[in-house]
Amino acid sequence: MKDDAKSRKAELTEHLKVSILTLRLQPGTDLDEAHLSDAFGLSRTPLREVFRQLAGEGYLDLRTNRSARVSEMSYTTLRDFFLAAPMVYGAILRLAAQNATRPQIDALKEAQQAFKAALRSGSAEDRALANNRFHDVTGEMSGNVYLLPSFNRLLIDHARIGMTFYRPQTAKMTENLSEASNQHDAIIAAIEAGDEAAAAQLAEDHWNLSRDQIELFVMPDALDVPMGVPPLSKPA
Amino acid sequence: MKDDAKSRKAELTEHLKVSILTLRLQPGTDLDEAHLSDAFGLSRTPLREVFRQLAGEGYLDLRTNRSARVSEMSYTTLRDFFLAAPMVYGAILRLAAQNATRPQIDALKEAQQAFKAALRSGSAEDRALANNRFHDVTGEMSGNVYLLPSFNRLLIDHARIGMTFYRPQTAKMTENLSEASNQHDAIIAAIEAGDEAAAAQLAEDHWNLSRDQIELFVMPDALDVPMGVPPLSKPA
DNA sequence: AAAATACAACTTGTATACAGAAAAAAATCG
DNA sequence: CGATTTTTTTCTGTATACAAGTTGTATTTT
Repeated sequence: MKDDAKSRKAELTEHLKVSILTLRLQPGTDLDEAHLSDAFGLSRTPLREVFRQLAGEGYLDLRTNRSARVSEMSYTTLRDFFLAAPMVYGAILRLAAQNATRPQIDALKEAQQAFKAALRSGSAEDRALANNRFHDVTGEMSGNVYLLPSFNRLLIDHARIGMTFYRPQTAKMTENLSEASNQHDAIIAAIEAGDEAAAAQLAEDHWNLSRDQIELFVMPDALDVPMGVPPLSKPA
Repeated sequence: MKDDAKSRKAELTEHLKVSILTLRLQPGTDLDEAHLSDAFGLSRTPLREVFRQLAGEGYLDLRTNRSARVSEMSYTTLRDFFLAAPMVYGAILRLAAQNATRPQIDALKEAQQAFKAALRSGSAEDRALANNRFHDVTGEMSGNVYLLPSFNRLLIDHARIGMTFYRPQTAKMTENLSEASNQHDAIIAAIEAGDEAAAAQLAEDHWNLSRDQIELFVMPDALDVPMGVPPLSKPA
């Protein structure tokens, strides 16, 4: 095969995405161009193009004359996440119910099968990735080029946040994951029926479940007062 | 000055953005790497990096082994635009009212001054760019990394759609533009007061005005039935 | 001994040269 | 004369070499 370079580029892209989503590459990690180009048999030129692409999608941050860095996740961005996610998720699922095609629905069912398998016998990474894949397909279904950039950006950090609570294995957590799986099934049904109201409601439910999990694990009480902050800072 | 290359890169980026926003480069236009790298004194390597960046932001489409192309605007994307814009604009202005800083408010006032000046004595391009700049600042104010990608994507096509109705000079259109300017002033006031409810309401009003304009000029009646389409296509 | 500066090693950014693919043009065949 | 295949040309993608910038270290100076 002579599309070596092209496939290696795709491999690199996929490798970086997965590594970032699963926190194997933690937020803030510096990426070494020389090392990566060596490891993937690519010269630095195409590698840097991949960097730019991933930066555009929100996986990486680029700083001039400094190494590329896995995008950070601060408490500020977490707050932004909580504000944006419910709205965008709702809109995406509503549109998915409107526009989904047969092959897309099949793809969604496949993704859900993989998710269930990961719940039974997979690692935390497997679960996060399978869940990410499921929601990624709903994004494709919506097909709205204006919403997708934000949706995909949200999915990145949702996977990363999720990794922190896919890890600890308490009984309640397993229960919640099984509930999430049930919601996925309901989402599929709503989309297949073209029932956008149901899809929107399920998006809210699914988000609330996820939100509860996140609050339990990564948020002590810092964001319990999210709305009453002073609106603007006056210097001097 | 020895940051020649860096500044030329920024110049090229800005040139392409402006050209695309003002429709001087029309949707679907092919970009010639050799010509552009020649014109801006850059080699193809940094030029292609700029292409990738702009593609990530939604200005360009990249196809492998084919020239970069100014992103298309079909009637499909127009429909998506109408679905996404009101929601995202509302959220952005609401957040802007919450989070705007003093310097940002000053920047917004400056942008509004420039917009007014463009209304008085500027070209259609000047108006579209000034309006784009105004809303761009509101995006900065919101500071939400998850909403900004979609918001900025919307602003691109909003400017391009706007160019089509900033051109014809009817009396009613001038009136509407002046109304838009008034709304800008009200938006500034709401943001400065930190009144997020007012900001959200103004976003809706401002959008409705813009929507009326757009419908008048570019939409005959194709999108008057936006919600009742068949939800999914079943082959065979 | 601490701080500052100069130097060296390394990393990022750009240019050029080359390889491969698509498009255009020319030639051959029906 | 038209259609199709082959050749040529043009443009995209990649690699390598080089320039510029950054960081760490060592030496010098106070």
